Order: sequence, then structure tokens, then C-alpha cells
Amino acid sequence: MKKIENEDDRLITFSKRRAGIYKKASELVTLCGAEVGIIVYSPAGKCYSFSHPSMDAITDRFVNGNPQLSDSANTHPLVEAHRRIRIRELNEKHNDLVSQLDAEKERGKMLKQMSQPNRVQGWWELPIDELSLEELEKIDSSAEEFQNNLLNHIKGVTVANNEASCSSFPAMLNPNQPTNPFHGQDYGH
Amino acid sequence: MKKIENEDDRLITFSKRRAGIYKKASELVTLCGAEVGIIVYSPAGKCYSFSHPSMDAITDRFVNGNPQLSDSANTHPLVEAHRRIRIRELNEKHNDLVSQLDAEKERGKMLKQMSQPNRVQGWWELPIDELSLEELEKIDSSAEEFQNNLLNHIKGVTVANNEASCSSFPAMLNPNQPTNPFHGQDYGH
DNA sequence: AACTCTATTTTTAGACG
DNA sequence: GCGTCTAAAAATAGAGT
Repeated sequence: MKKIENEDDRLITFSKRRAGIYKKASELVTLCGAEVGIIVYSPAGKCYSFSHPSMDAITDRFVNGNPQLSDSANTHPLVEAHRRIRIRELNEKHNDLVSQLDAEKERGKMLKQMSQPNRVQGWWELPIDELSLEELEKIDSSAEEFQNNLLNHIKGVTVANNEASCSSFPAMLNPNQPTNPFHGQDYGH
Repeated sequence: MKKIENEDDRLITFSKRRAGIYKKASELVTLCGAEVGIIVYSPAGKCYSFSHPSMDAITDRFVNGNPQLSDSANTHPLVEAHRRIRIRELNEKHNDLVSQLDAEKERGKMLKQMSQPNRVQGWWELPIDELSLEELEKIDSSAEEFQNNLLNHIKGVTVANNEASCSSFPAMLNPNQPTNPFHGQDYGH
């Protein structure tokens, strides 16, 4: 297995396989309740990302570690840094909402192949044309929620909806559970 | 497709599918020359990550955007924030070196299935038992290189080995090309 | 847990519209 | 660039060790 020399083939393979990885990642989220964040840079330097529940939540935890373990020593010196970082990420999250249409379209395609098209298990099974705007607004509101969480976090108050207790995780990181299945965001910057 | 209720099955599926996604990601790196960073939180709250060439490089670009486009406005106010973030990431990278043994073991397993075991295309095809320590040292040295890059970056000097020119990318992000194939890091925090 | 095996499902490359 | 098709290749679930 080596790099594809032909540029056209390489770009096509890149797009196809990237979509494949996103699909795998979303399945991991759905099947296992995992949180996944993926950042990909194309050979041309273009940036794409997928994340559930949001890239903010993923990267915050990754960069912050677990605030409960090293809280005052960790929260305070990093607050100012995070404010700047999160402002950026908030912008990017907002951009994600637009590009998430792509992921929703792909799911709408899967719907066409279902044997029982009228059975409704969740919003993501509805036709994209009927729900995309409504869903976008719902997710857009989560951006505001994020800002509140930011404030609370700075204050040292953790208001996340943890299923797993903060005292039962194995290492230094904070176990937040995902809230909604298949919320992945596909974004070409 | 819904969440697996049985906890044992869910954990097994999580591990298998996470490995599958890592494999797909590394293939994307090899075939297309892409840069990929993946962060996964298990249902138990444990953190895993995969990245090529390094999570630092991926997240730096993702958070920083493109220093060349909004350079003085972007580099200066974020430098102090980054210094703290990168200290953390540097620590995590160092931890990655330990856990990367897992990924190398898995690759060593693939070696056993090769038809031509003595053909050498790269260091990752060598048996894990013979090379893991040496390789760890090699990668460890890249951590120091990272520190140098940090200094240069703060000074506004970009020393990355770009194939794509900085003037030809489509958006706000900086097209660095990966340096080594299949360098992914698997890390359970 | 981690590894093997295997039937089944899924992904993919390549060609085409 | 994007959707479809298809043979071939790969990933996976499940059971067993």
C-alpha cells in the first residue's frame, strides 16, 4: 500500500474514504455511545472535520484533561488560554452547522433504501428535505448552550450531563457521555 | 442501528471498531498523503487518540487556522495561549510514545501474514520485538524537534516541509504535508 | 481480556453517465 | 464534481480457546 500517484484518483479516493471513515465513526457513536472527533487535512491542504457531539467538547476534554482531578491547578491558569481557543472553535462550530447539511444528505440517501420508510425512530431518519432547517436550528441553539457551559466552566462549575460518575474513570480525563446519536459534523474549511 | 445494550458486547465492539477506524485512517494517510487526527472517548470515559503526523500538528492547525493568512493578527494574541496548550500536548505526546507500542504490536501482527517476510519497505514492517525500542527513541527525538518548531512558530517563522505552496490552498488553513507514512499513534489516556 | 476462525455484511476501486 | 453500478477486497459479529 503506497501513495496513489495519479492526482485525480487520489482525490477521488480521498473523498470516498473520508466519507467511509465518517460513517464508521458515526456508527461507533451510535453503537457504543462513544465521543469522536476527527480532523482531516486533504493532500491539497483543505481541512475537514467530523465530530460528535461537537469538536469543542472533544478538543476541550482532550486539551483540558479532567478538570475534576487537577481542578484549581488546572482551571485557573488555562482559563485565559481557553477563552481565546474557544472563541475560534465557536466560530468553527457555527460554520459546521452549514456543512452538516452534507452529512444529513447522506443519511437521507440511506433512508431511501430502508424497507419501512414511514417508521420513525428518530429525527435523523426523516427525509432531509423536511427536517434539515429545523434540525439546524436545534443544533444552532446548542452553540448558545456551549457559551453558557463556557461561563460555568470558567467559574469552576461543571454542568455537563455526565452519565458516568467523575470518580469512576480510569485516567486523567473527564467522562462525558454523548447526548444524541449520530450528530457528526462534516466541515470543509 | 442502535446502541448495543449488553456492556460486554459494546466494549468489544468499541475496541474492534476503533481499531478499524484507525486502520482506515492510516490507509487514508498512506494512500492520499492526508493528515488525520482522531480523538475517541469510550463509553467508559477513557480517551484514545490516533494522529499523523502528530496530534500537535493537527490540532495546532485546526485551532490556529492559517498563520500565513491572518498572521500578525493571529500569531501574537494566541502565542501565550498556545504555549500553555502545547505544554499539555507535549506531555500527552510523550505519553503517546508509551502507548504507541500497542499500534506497533498490531502492525507486527500484520507482518506475520505477509508473504515476503524478509522484504523491507520501511521500519514499520520490521518485527516489533526487534525495533520497538529503537523506534521509540527515534520518535522521542521528534518531540524535541517539536519544541524547536514551537519556538520558530512563535517567531513567525514557518519551517514545515510544505509540498503545497502556502498561496495555493483554498481556505484559511495551512497545507502542511505529512512526513512519514503510517505514523499513527494510539494512546489510551 | 486477547487471539482465532468464519459466515456475513460492508466498503471500495474503477468505469460510466 | 457527484451518483450508480459491480466485482473484488476488507471489516465485522459471534462463537470458541
